[in-house]
Amino acid sequence: MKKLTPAEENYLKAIYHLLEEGPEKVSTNEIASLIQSKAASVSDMLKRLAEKELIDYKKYHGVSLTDSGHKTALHIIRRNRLWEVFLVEKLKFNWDEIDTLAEELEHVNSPLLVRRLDEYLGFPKFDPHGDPIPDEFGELSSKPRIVLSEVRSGQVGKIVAVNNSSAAFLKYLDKVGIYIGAKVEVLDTIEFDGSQELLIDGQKKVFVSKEVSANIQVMLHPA
Amino acid sequence: MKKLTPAEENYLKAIYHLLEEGPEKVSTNEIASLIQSKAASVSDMLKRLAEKELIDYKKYHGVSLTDSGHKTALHIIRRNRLWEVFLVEKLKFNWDEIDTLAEELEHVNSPLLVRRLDEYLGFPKFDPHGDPIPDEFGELSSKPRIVLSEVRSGQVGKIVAVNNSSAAFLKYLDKVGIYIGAKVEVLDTIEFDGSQELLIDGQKKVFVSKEVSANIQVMLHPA
DNA sequence: AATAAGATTTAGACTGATCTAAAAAAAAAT
DNA sequence: ATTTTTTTTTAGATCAGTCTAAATCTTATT
Ligand SMILES: [Mn+2]
Ligand SMILES: [Mn+2]
Ligand SMILES: [Mn+2]
Ligand SMILES: [Mn+2]
Repeated sequence: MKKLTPAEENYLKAIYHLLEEGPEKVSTNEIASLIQSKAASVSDMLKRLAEKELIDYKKYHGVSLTDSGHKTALHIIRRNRLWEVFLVEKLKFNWDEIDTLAEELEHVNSPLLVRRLDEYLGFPKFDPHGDPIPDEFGELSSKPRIVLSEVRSGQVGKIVAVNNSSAAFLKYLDKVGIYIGAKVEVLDTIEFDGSQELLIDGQKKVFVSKEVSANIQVMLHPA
Repeated sequence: MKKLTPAEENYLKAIYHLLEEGPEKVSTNEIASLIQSKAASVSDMLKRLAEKELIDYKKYHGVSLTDSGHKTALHIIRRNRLWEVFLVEKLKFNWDEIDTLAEELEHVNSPLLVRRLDEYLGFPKFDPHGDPIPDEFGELSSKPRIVLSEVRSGQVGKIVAVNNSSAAFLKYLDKVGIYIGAKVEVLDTIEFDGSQELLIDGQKKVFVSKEVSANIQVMLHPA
């Protein structure tokens, strides 16, 4: 368990996020695209990560995380999300401004610092985008979630997370009044394109494309 | 004013601190020793920093900071000291544990982050070691200071800073009850070795070597 | 099954940061 | 003014991380 470089940590995190989508292998190109680099650079890094036994790698056939790599990724994500909470809760950043900052802060790797920060923030379970924060053993608390685009007309839920943390998307949500914790009712779903009319907090009507609703996670109201 | 690497920032800061001691040029070896590297590495880095016009460098004749380098160094120091305040004030770290953490955090360079952090901390003017925090224009507030080893017997002052931030020194101060803000009276000074008997806060007697007192800064009581 | 298309890896180069050992320059000592 | 010592720079390596271009492997299409 030696110290990793920022680049190695970024790659591990990228692989983790891609695996989260479902597949049990991720490709070089997918990683390159997510991390904004070139396939050749990824190949190179994969060799190093495999050498350190953080990933399982068979040339030309994609990678997955070893147990050690998985655990490491969760630690990095924990730091990332705790800093995101700090930036929003304490420093009053907007949720669309914290990405690049947390992307740097996450690499300061001190177990004591992380524990103190966690404590200081009141042991938050979710980050500002609604994503769960792993505990120090890598355990994730999860809420039962369903993607908004799959909620049927008439159903009511609460927005718990977003799948896309780009500034453009988050700013748009701010503008139309959608936020984590908001109550949402699906008033109507257009069959043609899957767009929906929503009622936010029982007062504001919003019309969103499927592009948007597919990036919003909802917890259905038990009722 | 392009973005600097962490290594470049560390070198600039080192040069700044060495110049602070008085001389108007600092040597390659002094830098190497402070930064725990080798003279050859320093030579190499000096070339790069000179190229970027952050230092004035004539081979074999030492370096000084340009205006731009000086300003940059103060920005780095500002970040370092603000994070130190954060670690002590908010995360309850002891003043002997913050060095390496602040050494990493200082490289996260976002003007907005620094401004928000400063605001959040209540615009502190001094860090936990008593060192002044430059404002965003690089201005330093300073208190009139005198080194404790030069305070004469009978004089009374307040401890305002330490010249040495090593864990060993700070832990020692903790142990004997010396802290920033403490009232100190010099009861006696031994002519032979310059050691002193002190009275801390009017109650605790402490005997310190000159080695120690030369690393403590005092503000004399105007009386 | 052969070929074309696409994905991935390798080869080779570059930058930044570091080191050791050798060369060169400056400072100190004779 | 030489010689010796110390300091500093250069030469040459190495490692991490990245890239472009070329080679190679896999997969899809005829
Ligand atoms: Mn990162
Ligand atoms: Mn997040
Ligand atoms: Mn540093
Ligand atoms: Mn300090």
